[in-house]
Amino acid sequence: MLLQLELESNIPIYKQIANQIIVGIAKGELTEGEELPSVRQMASDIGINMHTVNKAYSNLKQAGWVIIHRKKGVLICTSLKSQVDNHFVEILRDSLEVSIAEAFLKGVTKDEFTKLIEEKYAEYRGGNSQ
Amino acid sequence: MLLQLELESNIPIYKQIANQIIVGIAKGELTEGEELPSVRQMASDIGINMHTVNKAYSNLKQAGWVIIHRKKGVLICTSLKSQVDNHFVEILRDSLEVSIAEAFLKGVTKDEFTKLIEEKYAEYRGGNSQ
Amino acid sequence: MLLQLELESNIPIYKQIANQIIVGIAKGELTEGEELPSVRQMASDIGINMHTVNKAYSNLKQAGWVIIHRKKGVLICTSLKSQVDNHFVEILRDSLEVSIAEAFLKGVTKDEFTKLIEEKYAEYRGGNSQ
Amino acid sequence: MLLQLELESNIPIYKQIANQIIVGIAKGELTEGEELPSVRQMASDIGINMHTVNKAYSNLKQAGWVIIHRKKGVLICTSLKSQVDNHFVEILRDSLEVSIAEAFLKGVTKDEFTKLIEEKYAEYRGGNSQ
DNA sequence: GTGGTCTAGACCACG
DNA sequence: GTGGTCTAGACCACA
Repeated sequence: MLLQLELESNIPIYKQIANQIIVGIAKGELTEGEELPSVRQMASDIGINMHTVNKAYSNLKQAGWVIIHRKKGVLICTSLKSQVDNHFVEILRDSLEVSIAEAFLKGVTKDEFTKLIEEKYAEYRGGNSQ
Repeated sequence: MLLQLELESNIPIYKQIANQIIVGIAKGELTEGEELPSVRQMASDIGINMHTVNKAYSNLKQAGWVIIHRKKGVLICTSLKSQVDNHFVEILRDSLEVSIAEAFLKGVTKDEFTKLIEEKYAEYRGGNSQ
Repeated sequence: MLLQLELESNIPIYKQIANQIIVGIAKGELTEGEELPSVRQMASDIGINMHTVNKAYSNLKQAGWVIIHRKKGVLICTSLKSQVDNHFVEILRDSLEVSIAEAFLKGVTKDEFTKLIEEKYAEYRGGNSQ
Repeated sequence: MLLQLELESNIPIYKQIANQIIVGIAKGELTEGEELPSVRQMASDIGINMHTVNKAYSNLKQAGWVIIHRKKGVLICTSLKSQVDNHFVEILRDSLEVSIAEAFLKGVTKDEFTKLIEEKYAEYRGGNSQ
């Protein structure tokens, strides 16, 4: 699992880290119980501030993607997926609204769009046994 | 066209405005050549500062969604959008990556996801003659 | 001499009018002593405010491209061209500086650039006996 | 790199800043990756408001002349500029039309004009390895 | 009246 | 410390 940060992106670094870890879980590159590098370790690895890594981990913990164990460190936690509430779908729908609108207006067809979704799902299902 | 802003959101107000206008165009609520309220008008309507609205309009103008007409003010501009370059699809793919990963992990099935897309496309195509 | 205004341009209308008249003179479409439509006439012709046309004419007069005659109206005046002072070349150089820099950086070659100049000069010399 | 602003000019300050930075890049005074002063720094240096500098930087970022690096601040970005599309040449042609017409009418010869271009190109190529 | 620009002061997220 | 955002009040060019 190698993080690829874009320091010139408008996405904050801490969020890039968190995002890539989530995608890593989906792809199956990070599995249940797997240990993430310590805050210090990752910070020095990728040459950024400790606070930034810490914020990424805190967010991931808050969202339930990792648990922070006093002794074992930061562990991947994928077992919370059973909370498929409608609430999440609503949030998802809202968060995608503008992207879909823009895609529609730019001339991206529905089929192109769904094909994109399917490709990602295939990518994720390939690595994970869902 | 009524704007619904969340002043407490972590999404900047100017972006909420721009987003809702884009969605409004997609839904067909805002049509080619339609006139938007002046920056001062909209600002006073929704109780925010003029410059915030101005920033939203400037961004929309920059992205080609509106034009500034010297006699009529700010007008919706939907033409010339069919520049479906692969570049845009790439950006779209990247911007959706995390959302799709999260949805996948939360247990949202591919069919549920594509159904969501189809609903939005139906909503947009319904109001617009694309 | 037909004016083509772009109401959506970021160039003020009065300046578009003045610019097109100057180009018209250079192309030979407007010749020494030729009469321009009255302020009222042009304003109603192109559907804009009288003040706007008035401002265009005033600017042209100020720059010496027209003279405003009490009885004959607004007349083209090309005879002032003998003031080829270095001052003008300096102003020209400054006004072009950014355009040339951008063109250079965008990869426009010197030959492409000078070819563009030559084409325009040919266009102007063709209609005018300079 | 010293900025020379004319606060009395009809050219907005933020545009003067942006223009001089572009010219600075062309001249080779500003090179790839070079760091620009922070908005507050430059603002206090030249005695203007922070937001004016910010607008200049934002425009430059939008146009791709600089990037905002999350650790290093605002950096000059000269790569990826060789997108010599015909579109740009068209815009250039239009933006020069009036200047060329005026120069022609003022008696500036084609050779004088192209000499001016060549001088600028030499100035730019001298500092930059294009 | 419009949008465009500038100033000033403030808070926040980020690193 | 940085850039990003928001507010507030002002002047100007334009139409």
